[in-house]
Amino acid sequence: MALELSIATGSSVPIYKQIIDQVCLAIASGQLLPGDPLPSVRSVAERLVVNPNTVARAYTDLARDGRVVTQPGRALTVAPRRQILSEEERHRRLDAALDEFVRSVVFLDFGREEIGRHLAAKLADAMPSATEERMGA
Amino acid sequence: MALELSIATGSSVPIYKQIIDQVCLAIASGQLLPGDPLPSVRSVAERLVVNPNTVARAYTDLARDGRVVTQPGRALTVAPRRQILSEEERHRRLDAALDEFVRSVVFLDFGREEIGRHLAAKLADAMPSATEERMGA
DNA sequence: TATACTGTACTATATCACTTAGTACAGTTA
DNA sequence: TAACTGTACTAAGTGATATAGTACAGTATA
Repeated sequence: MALELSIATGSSVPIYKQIIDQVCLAIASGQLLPGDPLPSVRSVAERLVVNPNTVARAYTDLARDGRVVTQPGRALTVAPRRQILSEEERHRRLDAALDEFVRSVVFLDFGREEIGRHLAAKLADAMPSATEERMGA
Repeated sequence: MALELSIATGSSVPIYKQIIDQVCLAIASGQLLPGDPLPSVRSVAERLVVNPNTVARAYTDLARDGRVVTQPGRALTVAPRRQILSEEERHRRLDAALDEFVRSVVFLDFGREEIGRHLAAKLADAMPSATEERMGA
C-alpha cells in the first residue's frame, strides 16, 4: 500500500519529525512491511509542498536509526524486522518517554486507571500484537 | 518542605520547562501543598546559576495555567486544588500526550502489557491516588 | 547510450525559540 | 527606610528548523 504522508502546518512539531513519526507508525502498524519502498524524496516534497531537504533530513534520520535500508541509486526500503537498539538503549528510551508522558498528564486530574485504559486503546491501534495479527485482526 | 529545584544542563528540554515540570510534579505528588510559597525568582536563579528572566518565564507560565496564585509584592503560592481546565481541554491534552508517547515507544518492540506495567509504576510514584493518601501511604 | 529517476551533500539565508543581560517599577514586609 | 516580591521591557547571542539552489554518483529503462 502506498504511504500517504501528511503534515500539520500549524503544529510546533518540526516537519521532518512529523514525517519520521508517520513512517514509524506505518511500520509499527503493519501498513508498511519490510522491503516496501518509501516514496521518493522529491515526490514527497512536491506533495507536501515542502523543501526536498526537509524530507531528506527525515529519511537520513530514519536510515541512521536503522528503520530503513539504503541502497545507492534506489529508493529507501523498510528494514527487516529485527533488534535495532541495545537492550539498555531500549529501556532508556522507554523510561524517558514514560517520564515525559507522566509530566504531561500529571496535572490533568485523571485517575491512574483511566489513563491506563486510554493508553491501552491507543497502543492497540498503533501496534497490533503478534497474537492479533495471527488471528487476522 | 522547601522545594529543591535542579536543572539538567545538557538536556534539550528548555530550562523554563524543566522548572515548570518540577513544580508541577511537586504539586501532584503532594510535596507542595496548596498555599505553600514557591522560592523567589531571584533565589532560584542564583541557585541554578540561571538568568532570573528564565525563572520568571516559568513562573508566569505556571500562573497563566492557574497552578499557582499571584499576589502583588508576594511570593507565588500553590493554587488550591480545583478544576482548572475545561473537560474538553483536559481530554484534548491527554490525547495529545498519549499520541506523543505512543510515537515514542512504538518502535521499541515492547509488549503492550509491559508498557502498561511500567507506566502504572511511574504513575504510582508521581501521583499517589486519594485512596492511598487516605491510607497514609 | 540517453534519459529519468534514486539518495545524498553542500553552501547560503531567514525565522523562531531559548537564554542571557541589564534596567525599571509597583506592591509587600519588617 | 531597606530589602524583598513578581513583573515588564529592550537588546543581543545561539541553535534548531526550514527554505533555496546546485551538484554528484548510482540505478532503471527505453
